[in-house]
Amino acid sequence: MTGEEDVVDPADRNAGKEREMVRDRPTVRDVAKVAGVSFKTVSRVINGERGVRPETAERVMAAVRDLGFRRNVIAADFARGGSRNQIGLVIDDISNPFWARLTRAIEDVAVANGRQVIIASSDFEPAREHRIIESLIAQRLGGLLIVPVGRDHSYLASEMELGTAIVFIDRPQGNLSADSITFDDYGGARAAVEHLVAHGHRRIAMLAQSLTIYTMTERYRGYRDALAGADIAFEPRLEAHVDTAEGARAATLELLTTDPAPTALFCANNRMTVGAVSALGAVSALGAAQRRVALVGFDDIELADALAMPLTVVRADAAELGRTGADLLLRRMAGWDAPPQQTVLPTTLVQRGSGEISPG
Amino acid sequence: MTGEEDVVDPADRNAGKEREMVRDRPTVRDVAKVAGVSFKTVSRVINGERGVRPETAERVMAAVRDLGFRRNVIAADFARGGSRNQIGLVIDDISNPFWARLTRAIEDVAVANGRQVIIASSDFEPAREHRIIESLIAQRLGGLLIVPVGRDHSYLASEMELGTAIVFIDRPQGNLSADSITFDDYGGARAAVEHLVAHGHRRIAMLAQSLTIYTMTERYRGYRDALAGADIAFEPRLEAHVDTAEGARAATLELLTTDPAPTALFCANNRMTVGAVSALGAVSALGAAQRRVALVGFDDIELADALAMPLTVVRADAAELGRTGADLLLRRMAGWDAPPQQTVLPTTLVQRGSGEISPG
DNA sequence: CAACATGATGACACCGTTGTCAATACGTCG
DNA sequence: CGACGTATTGACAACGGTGTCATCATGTTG
Repeated sequence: MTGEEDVVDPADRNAGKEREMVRDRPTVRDVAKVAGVSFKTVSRVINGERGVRPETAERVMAAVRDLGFRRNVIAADFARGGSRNQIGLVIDDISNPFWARLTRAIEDVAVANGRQVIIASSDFEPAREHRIIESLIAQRLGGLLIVPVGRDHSYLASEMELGTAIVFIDRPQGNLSADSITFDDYGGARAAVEHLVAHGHRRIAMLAQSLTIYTMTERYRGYRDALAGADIAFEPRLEAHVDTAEGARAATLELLTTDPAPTALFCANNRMTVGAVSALGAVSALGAAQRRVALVGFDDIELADALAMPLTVVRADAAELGRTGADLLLRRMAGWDAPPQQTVLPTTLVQRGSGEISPG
Repeated sequence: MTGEEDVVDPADRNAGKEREMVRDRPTVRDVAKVAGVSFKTVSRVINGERGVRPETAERVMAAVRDLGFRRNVIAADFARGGSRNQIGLVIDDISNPFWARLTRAIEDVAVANGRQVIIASSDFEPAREHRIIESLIAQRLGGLLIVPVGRDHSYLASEMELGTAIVFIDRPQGNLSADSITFDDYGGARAAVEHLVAHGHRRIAMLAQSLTIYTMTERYRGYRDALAGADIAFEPRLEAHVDTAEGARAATLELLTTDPAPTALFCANNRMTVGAVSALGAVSALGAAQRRVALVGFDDIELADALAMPLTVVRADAAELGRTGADLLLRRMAGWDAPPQQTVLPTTLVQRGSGEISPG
């Protein structure tokens, strides 16, 4: 009995037990029978279509209540050829507060219009993004909001022709004619670094994620141009590229050991800022000397004003981006067919102290 | 021509243009025709079912590629009686970092199992929660993870009997036999307040959201019992209930004016903590006297160690809650039918400084 | 070699709505 | 009073897959 009498993959063994979808819910036909009308009339009532006598509608409603009927949305969407009421949202990572705020703003707009939001995190991986988008498209949903990672979205062209509304947010699409809404990344970054220059800094380090990401290249351009505009020679050693806040923390500690050390730091997004702030806090715990590194971050963060060193940032309003994007998407879904638009939202420099520290 | 020749609601005017779902996508039948097989065989191939000769499968795959066929998930879900691959998540507010982290953990588990996540924020409103859940149920999706707000979920009983898996997380359901996973809110809160007591505090204020929320009543119980255990008379004036971080900020400033002022503050969740920290920061900017209010918060927050006063917190691991909940839900969806379980996850006191300040 | 298990494929019903069009009843108008 | 628009209702065909069962070819076994 210890032989291999029944060699099955444990997953398969479970497969048979897979909870199957039960079918005994009341349908429009059941309701119709109780109400003494045709099922089409029931369909009219539950969809609020006009052309049903009030007393008939009342009878139907009563039957709906009695039976506990719930409209089968999947069947309805199927009959209509797609889901009007779901919009897909592809972002880098929902646990990043910036995207969380954006998501909430989008959800608010969606809910106000009777829609639901399906979210998916791409984790900066073009392959994963592609998989996610394919999967969302297969859902035949009404619209898609995408924070793109990949460089080629031409595979979406046919889908858009078939009527799927797609709006790219925060970063522009690649190889595709579509709407996009972005921030003035270049301008914001340049203003941030020029602000540091204006306070006398000439050794300004930059912390960024990989330059394969559009926003990063733009902010990097802003950084380089601000330096060049002040006749400051660019120093590769003052530039670090990491993926996570934890990485940024380590990179900051590393940067501070270069000789001569940078007197200021520009962080290209909120992950970089969190890592840098955390590192500077640790340093200041050791000796107060290096605490006086000036810091400007891109993206605002919560409690920026309660930090040991209140944080100066370039604020990019995630909620506004979300609202604007969702509004545009809904307008497209409603059939608006003007040529694709490229909208650029402004950023604001918020001075709180960390960016106004002088060198030395 | 200025007459009212055409009085229509602008919304209606647009309605006619509503982008209709286009139907000219290739279907299994189109693929079948090209590949010279029956549409059922195509269905077999795209679902990876066994029992198709490799060369036949190859012909089908080629046709799929040529035509750009994409499986219509809505039709498939419909035929099967429901969606296996979407799970619904109902939380208070996705923009709260705690829920954002939870969501990410859930998404990771979902994606690893080929599922998508639909999120919806209840905003602490039972009515909105009910609407959202009804709407998710209508989608006939495979499972539901709910952070409940309402006190009565008996309306879900019939749904669960029909096979929808439901797991309640962070807070228990009301009037319904179902799985729940919560934190040890009482124990965590009690430990936090006892920690303050141990450092000599006797005037300990509490900042919480409305006690209609389960976690708040539990943490409040912990607070009261910790006080009682130390023979400290409860003072209603040291208790404040607000909804938002902004409200918590104002309430903290208010609390500090009571005479005698509290020497310590327990914040019942991350929103309260953010508000309090922000307020204490402002106070310390004025005069350093009141800065020495001890503070322990429930829930960890980002950069807690980089604050002007590094924050002591009761950590409740949102990611663990999410993973545990999603795992359980998937097991239920797979047909596991053990009796409902009430799981309680532990919390940890993380000492960083703000909770170890002595009074006076 | 007959009987039979197995593998590959096809025919066809079915899921629960929506959309289209026909049928019927009713009121109005010439 | 008959023709005709209008309001109400019903009959029925989609929609694009999945599931069930039948069919046929191909070994396989005693």
